[in-house]
Amino acid sequence: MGPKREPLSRERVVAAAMALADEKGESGVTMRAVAARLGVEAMSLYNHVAGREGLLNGMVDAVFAEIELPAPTADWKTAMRERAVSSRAALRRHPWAVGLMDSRRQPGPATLRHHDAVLGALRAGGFSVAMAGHAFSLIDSYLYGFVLQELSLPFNDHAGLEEVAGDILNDLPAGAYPHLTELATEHALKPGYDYADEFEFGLTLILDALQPDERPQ
Amino acid sequence: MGPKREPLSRERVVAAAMALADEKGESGVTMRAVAARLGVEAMSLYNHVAGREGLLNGMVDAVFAEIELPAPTADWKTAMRERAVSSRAALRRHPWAVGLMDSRRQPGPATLRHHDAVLGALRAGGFSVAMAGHAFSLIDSYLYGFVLQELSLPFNDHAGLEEVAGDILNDLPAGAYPHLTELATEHALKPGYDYADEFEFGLTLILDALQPDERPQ
DNA sequence: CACGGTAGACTTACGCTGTAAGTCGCGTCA
DNA sequence: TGACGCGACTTACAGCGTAAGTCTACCGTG
Repeated sequence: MGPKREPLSRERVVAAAMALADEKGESGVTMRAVAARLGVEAMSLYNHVAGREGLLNGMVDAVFAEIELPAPTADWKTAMRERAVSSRAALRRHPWAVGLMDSRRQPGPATLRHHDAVLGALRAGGFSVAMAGHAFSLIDSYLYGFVLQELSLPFNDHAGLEEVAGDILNDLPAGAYPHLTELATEHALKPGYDYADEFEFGLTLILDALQPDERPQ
Repeated sequence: MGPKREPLSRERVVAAAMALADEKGESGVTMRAVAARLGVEAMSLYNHVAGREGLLNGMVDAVFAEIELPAPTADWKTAMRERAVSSRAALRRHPWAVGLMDSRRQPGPATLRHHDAVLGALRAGGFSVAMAGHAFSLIDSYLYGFVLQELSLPFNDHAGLEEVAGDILNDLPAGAYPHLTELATEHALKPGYDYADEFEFGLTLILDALQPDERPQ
């Protein structure tokens, strides 16, 4: 009788959940809310994803799919830099993804493809298997940690930093925490400062300190 | 008439919430559950903490209080290493704390003391204000990122790694993801491997690459 | 073409959650 | 002694994830 509804699918469900998460954060991804966005009831989603957890699995894999794959070039340093920059951008687009990325017991195809390409770029650059593992872990730790901090800071830009830092500094016992005060007033609250710029400093330091093994295995 | 109950206090509430979080994870910290552990009803907690969010504030500050403060010695490298090791231990004791540490709009006294001491140790080691800021951000990014990965991996020890990796590898299309397979079979699944050991590699690399400014300001 | 069986899409209903709003009882001061 | 005020506590509610139950639409068979 009524017009036939566009049927649900895993892709449609995951896409709606991601859009919702981008707008309202991970906690905004309720089965009801996702369903409402698709014009169905909550329980219909369970036919396409394995509960909330399965939905998160799909969302994580979709984030990995957004990260540019490094080519297996000899210039591993550039490949790693670009991969890190692309990952940071994806994680900033989808703040809810940090912390979910490594927790999947059943990684999706995009996740596996991503990890394989990163390792391939390091191997092509002359890293041994073991050293490629070290480098992958180190770079990802820095990447995830930086984005985690960047996203969880209670401000987004210089103006927000000024406001929050000002509030905190005002409430401080005078003279307590001298180094913190020094950093704030003489550095972080100066006009040109942007916390986001710290990313390049650390990434460059790490990439310059990393080296392929002298005798690749 | 009845025996007088030990009155609640912010400290007792926060301690109970931390114990609960350690046992059942952050999501186990429900107002009801915390209250039940203290023998009261949920709403009583609201007299001592500003809702669930205020409770989390107190829990985060308590975690900072558990981290050993670096002494303002000239040996900044040792101080930073020990601070990182102590922080990692605290974050592993309280897995729920990662991701909450930098998000507090109103940092508690232990948090402020901690940050001030870290900056103080770097300044005493010859770092300029700006370089101390860079170093703090870099080390903490690595620290938080490593612990985040370490904790979110879906296994805890070598046996668990073998099981999960085995399951994943079995489900893989043969020949797809060659570098991932290589890393697993030739490195990570070998007897002596433990992901936790990667921490030292990255920390040492970072600390060796960091240097005080040549002309401290 | 008719029809019975069944897989899969969908909804209802339940035991949870965080907390706003309301109630109680004790300590204090006239 | 009495009653007032305020902090400690509970009740009640809207909204959560999902187990269990319902219903629809299709397909193979005669």
